[in-house]
Amino acid sequence: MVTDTVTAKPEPRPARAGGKREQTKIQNRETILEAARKVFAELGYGATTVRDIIRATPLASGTFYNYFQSKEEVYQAIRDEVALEIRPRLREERAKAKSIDEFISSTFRTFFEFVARDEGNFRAIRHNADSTRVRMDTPEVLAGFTELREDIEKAIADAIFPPVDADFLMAAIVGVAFEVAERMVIGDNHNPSEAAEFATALFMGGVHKLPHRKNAAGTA
Amino acid sequence: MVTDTVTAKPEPRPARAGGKREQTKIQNRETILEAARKVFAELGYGATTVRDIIRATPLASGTFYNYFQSKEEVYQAIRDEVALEIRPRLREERAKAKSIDEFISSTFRTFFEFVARDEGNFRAIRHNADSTRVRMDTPEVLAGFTELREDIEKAIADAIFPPVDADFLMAAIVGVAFEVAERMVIGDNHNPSEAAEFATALFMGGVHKLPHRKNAAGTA
DNA sequence: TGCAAAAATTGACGCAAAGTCACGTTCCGT
DNA sequence: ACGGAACGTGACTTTGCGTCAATTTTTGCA
Repeated sequence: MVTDTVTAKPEPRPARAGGKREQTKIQNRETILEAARKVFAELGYGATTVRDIIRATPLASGTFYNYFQSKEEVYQAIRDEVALEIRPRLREERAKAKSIDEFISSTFRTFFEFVARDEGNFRAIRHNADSTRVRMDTPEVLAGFTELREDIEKAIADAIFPPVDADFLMAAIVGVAFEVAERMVIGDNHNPSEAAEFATALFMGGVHKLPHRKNAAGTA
Repeated sequence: MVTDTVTAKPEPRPARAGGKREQTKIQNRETILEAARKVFAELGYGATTVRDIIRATPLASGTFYNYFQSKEEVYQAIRDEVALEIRPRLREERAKAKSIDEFISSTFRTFFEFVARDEGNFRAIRHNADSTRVRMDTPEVLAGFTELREDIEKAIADAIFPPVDADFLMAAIVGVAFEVAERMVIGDNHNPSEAAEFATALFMGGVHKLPHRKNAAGTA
């Protein structure tokens, strides 16, 4: 490891707690994030440039780089905000679970309710210029996946779950959660309860246990 | 709709079937795609530039734009090749299905076997500089999703499936397929049969029917 | 309060890659 | 074999990125 005293960067003294410096720093960061959300939603992630973001801001271009390295990092920050809010809730719910059913249903219910509430953000982020669909999972999101796998492993150790492949099960839950959430938001069915019931039924008993459609009229 | 005769673009006459023109066009396109595959694998998708791609080619920079609009479009073309190859196979398998079990298991088996065989491509495309995970679904891939939903609806009409929400079921299958495929490729378990058995068991009977681990030694 | 140092902002600048286009070359139909 | 159309070429223009010296704002301290 290189701990060169000469080359080491100055490491700015931490701003005083309630000071003006700290104040504007928080303010500016939020200004940039807000502008980014707006511009991403308008132009789509791929098409927006760092310049587009700062243009939607009273700040100068150089200032942007005091806060983020690139538009990717801004995107990450936006996603991370969401991930960091939902992860503790999910862990808490799963920790309380005394059975498989509780474990699965609380996970899906919490997730879908959160997505439904956060729908604006969700849509803004998803929007893309061409018809290509993009999903980016930041390290914070991926950490959430790992937490799920850990919880599954703990549940197996506690004999709440049978000894299945925790990695695959985690992947299956994540896959269903994200894809079904997308259908919920995109489609005309914005009901998180229905989504949660569907996903839970699938994991609890497979296709045969899925809820039947109210009106059997097929789209085809 | 604007059908301006003056402004309308020339619409080049289609090259003769076996002619030299057509020949080199196909050739050049493939040269670019091949170079792109190599460079994406080397530098990662995010880091490669259009120039990097043509530099790995005897062609001039201007020529690139005769074939593709951007590196995104090259990426799409690569993905589309895969999608266009696997989609008919999946349809065929599902069309033969006489029961839910056949429908589900053939879908997963075909998909995972394809991914395992195509693993090099899969990894190359996935390779990314930062630790962010990206998944891009091109229109051709999305069309594959729609085909799955159509097949599900047909199966419901034929009373092979109960009248469940076809949109959600499609989403669930897609989600499990992609996420589990990723674990299969990334992890140390490159066995498509195991992945297919896991996913099929989940959809046929839920968590309780999942195969148990061979060696019960947990990772945690 | 006044002052010097530290921190942060600013926008112009240098650079790298994107995308265009006038020109030359190759191919095609007659 | 000739004329025109399609294609390839690479220099050129444009666009956006990231930096940095100069400037402004804030802070700590006497």
